[in-house]
Amino acid sequence: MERGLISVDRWSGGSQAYFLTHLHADHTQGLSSAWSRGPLFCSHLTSKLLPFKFPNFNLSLLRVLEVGSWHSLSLTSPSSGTKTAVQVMLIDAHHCPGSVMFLFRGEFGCLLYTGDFRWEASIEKAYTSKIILLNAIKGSKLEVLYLDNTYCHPSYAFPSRVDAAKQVVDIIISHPEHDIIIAIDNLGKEELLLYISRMLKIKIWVWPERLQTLHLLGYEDIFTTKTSFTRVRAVPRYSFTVDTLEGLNKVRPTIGIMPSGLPGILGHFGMNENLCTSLADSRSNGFKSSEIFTITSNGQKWNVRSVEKLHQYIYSVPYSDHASFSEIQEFVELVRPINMRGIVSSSSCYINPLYYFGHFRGVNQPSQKSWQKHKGVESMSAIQTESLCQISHCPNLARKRRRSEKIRILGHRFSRVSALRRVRQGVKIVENDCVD
DNA sequence: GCGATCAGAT
DNA sequence: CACATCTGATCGC
Repeated sequence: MERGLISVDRWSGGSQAYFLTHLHADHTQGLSSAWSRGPLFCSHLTSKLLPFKFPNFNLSLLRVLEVGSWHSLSLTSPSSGTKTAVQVMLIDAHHCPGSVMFLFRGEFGCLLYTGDFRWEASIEKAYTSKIILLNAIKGSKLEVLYLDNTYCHPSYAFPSRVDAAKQVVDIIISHPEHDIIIAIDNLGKEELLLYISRMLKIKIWVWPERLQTLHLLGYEDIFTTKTSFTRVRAVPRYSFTVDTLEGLNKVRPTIGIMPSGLPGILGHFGMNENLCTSLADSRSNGFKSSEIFTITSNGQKWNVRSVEKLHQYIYSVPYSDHASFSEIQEFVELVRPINMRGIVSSSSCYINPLYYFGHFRGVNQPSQKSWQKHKGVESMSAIQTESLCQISHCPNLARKRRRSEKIRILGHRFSRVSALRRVRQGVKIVENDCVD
């Protein structure tokens, strides 16, 4: 294959310029403190956070670009050896601090790589991004949209982050004598914690490394590492389990809150399936186990998730840093790409955004999708799978637990679970076909 | 021995 | 399991 010109969230080499959308671990696989393959372009905030994640990173390779204006790069065409100009614009992705989309212009045409993003069009700062993006692509066709298809299915409907944050505060208020733990990652959900702090006028405990990140982000006086200062603690998601909550409740009454766009699925947190089912009808503290309510968004009505009580001590709140299905739809309709590709897949399952949004494309295409026109009779599958295993057509209903069985093929260890591993795809853009 | 990568768990 | 991250095992130099 021809050597690439630029790579986005891909670190395997072979390009002249490398672009990082944000600092979550699934976008930095292959990036390390010893990075030396070429210049790394990112937002200002990402450049501030990056040395904390990668100590001793060679800062002379960092190229900080501001959001909302075109930047020109002069690269060398891999095939002809002549200079070729590439322009890039960063658009705020509203996913986590520093996260951006990259809009490219060059001989290959106009390409947009969203990275992970949220698109709450009603929020003012998202509206600003919308205007910037519209002006940037005005008059030119968007050849390819590389899209965050994490929640690219109509069953993924959830409210704005502000509304979800209110739900979190309601839960905390209704448990005045409880300690509260909230599951978070190394980056992201800061605005949720800030909202809780403001509304309840309390500090939030975080672990020491997380406090350093928060200080880098400019949050002052809101977070603490002293447990005696507050009853609300944000803890790493990997430490948030049923066992943890049950252990904490032997010492003090404690509830856990999991902010996530994913519905509370059986088996999460090592939960017993029967226990969860038996709780499906239970109610306490005024919260139904799974409330659904309707909102209007993008000219359509959507039944969005609300708080779910997953366990005696665990609530799930639909606070998501990824776009919901209706937001993805609104985004695709806005930019009207000629072609598009999801950036998230597992090795055996990929939700093709063309299935749902093909009709929004900017030029006439052979009819591939069927969702809008003839629902239920599809000429194309929304989810492409390998023959390895069966998966339900609706991912939200695909709740059958797959066995983690290991079989041997030609002497190699092989695991079905690993075959289902989710992978985040970066992209390498080459001169001719724009797709690696 | 060390970093990179993989598999599994959280 | 389509959120992201950690840990331990294994690989490759």
